Amino acid sequence: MTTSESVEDYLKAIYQLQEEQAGEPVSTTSLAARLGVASASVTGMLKRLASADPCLVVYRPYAGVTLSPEGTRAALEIIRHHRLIESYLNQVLGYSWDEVHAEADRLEHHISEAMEERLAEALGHPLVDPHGDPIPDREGNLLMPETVPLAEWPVDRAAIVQRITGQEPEVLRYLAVLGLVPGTVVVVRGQAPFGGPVTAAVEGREAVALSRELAGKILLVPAGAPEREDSHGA
Amino acid sequence: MTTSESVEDYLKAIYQLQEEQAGEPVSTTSLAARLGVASASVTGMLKRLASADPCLVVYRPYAGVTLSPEGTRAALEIIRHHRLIESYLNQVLGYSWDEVHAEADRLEHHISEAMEERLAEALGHPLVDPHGDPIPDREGNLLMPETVPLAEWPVDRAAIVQRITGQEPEVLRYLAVLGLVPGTVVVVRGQAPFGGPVTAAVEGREAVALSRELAGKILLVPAGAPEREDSHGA
DNA sequence: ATTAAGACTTAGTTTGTCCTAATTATTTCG
DNA sequence: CGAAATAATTAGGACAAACTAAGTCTTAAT
Repeated sequence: MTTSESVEDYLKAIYQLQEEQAGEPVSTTSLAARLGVASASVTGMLKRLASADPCLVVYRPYAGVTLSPEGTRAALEIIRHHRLIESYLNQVLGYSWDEVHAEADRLEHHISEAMEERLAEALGHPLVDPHGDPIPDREGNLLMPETVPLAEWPVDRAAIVQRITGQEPEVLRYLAVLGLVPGTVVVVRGQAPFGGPVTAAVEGREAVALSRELAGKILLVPAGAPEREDSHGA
Repeated sequence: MTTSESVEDYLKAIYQLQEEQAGEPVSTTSLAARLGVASASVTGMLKRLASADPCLVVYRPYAGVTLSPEGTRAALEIIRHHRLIESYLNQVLGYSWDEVHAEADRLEHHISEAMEERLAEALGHPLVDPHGDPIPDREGNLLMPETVPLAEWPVDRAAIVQRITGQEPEVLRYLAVLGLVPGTVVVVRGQAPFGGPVTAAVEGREAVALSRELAGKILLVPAGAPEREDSHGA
């Protein structure tokens, strides 16, 4: 199996969907949607991945797909590349945090192990990227703190933004304007009923109202937990 | 025409062969050799490039190929990427000058215009890369000083190494050991007859003997010409 | 228990890039 | 000049990765 760019994209997507679904097998359709590809193409690729040597996925027709240990290793390698590149672009080359994803998505497939190592070194072996996503180490271990979405955080208890899920630049730019970036202290003021907006106050600012959907993408840890510092501006 | 990675490689190779041959049309065979591909594949690709819209090359069967203005523009764009990446890896990420080529060869196809600009900025818009190769600006202009190969330089007249052609890491490592890197002052001591070795002295070192072939890859300008400084070590 | 809707797969094509083998064009030299 | 050597092209195919269209499986509602 030539572990091509396409193969790497599939493995990464399967890993991430599996993660979002607590380890459940990933459906053909959700993979197709994630990759922007017809589902027939996904079926074809899954068959190839499953019959590769070494086998990269466990694929049961009509029942979804999961990564094999080999596939997981390969996926984490790509994710490490991606997140190191994001961190480097943000911290050294002055990209804002909404710009890094697209560039990293292309470069992740093309850097050598030597470059991976130099980037990690230049950054002091960071544990998270600019969005708070954990960066696997070379063995594939990653630190995944217990987090709670802002949408479900108890009222009036201080929290620190740990991580933002999703990479849409517009959303990220808006959150940066509000100061809702990893490391910030926030307090939830209240949740309107029937799926209404959540009100939250960022340290030293007016409270703002967030849609439930957006509030679900902001993952929090209790204030007092390990601090983080990053640059998310332009 | 989807200007794919492959197409970019062809255009770059045509540009470089044309340059080495003083603008002569490039033969199918030399292209095939340069790209490590069968000549039948080259013929096929040239036909595609010639009938693309806009046309990228001027191709006359059995008579070779040259770049169209559009093709030249595209080739210089890739070469700019390549040389900026090489410079950045060498000067910022601590690569030695023999390591940069392979990495740049992959990355050149995948960086955005935004990244190109940030690299150029971080480096202070350099005019040459670690091998002394000129870096085109965004409009495709490049500064190409008049150079003479060390093999043909007059005896006992001081010169400055301007540029090293060829990217074989072993050769580059050897030249770095000798101190034969861009910016160094050298004096040619003598040329043995019948294509024998050339003897040259690097400032403050013992004279060394170089094969004609190697001495042909070291391009010189008269001492007193514009200085250059770079880091070529590990 | 049946059936319609939706999810999934199969089959057949397309595009891009490469290959080998066979053929044709050009050049060189006895 | 014509034959041998060299260079280039055509022909025919392979493979990866995508697509569309058509058919099959699953599920869940009646």
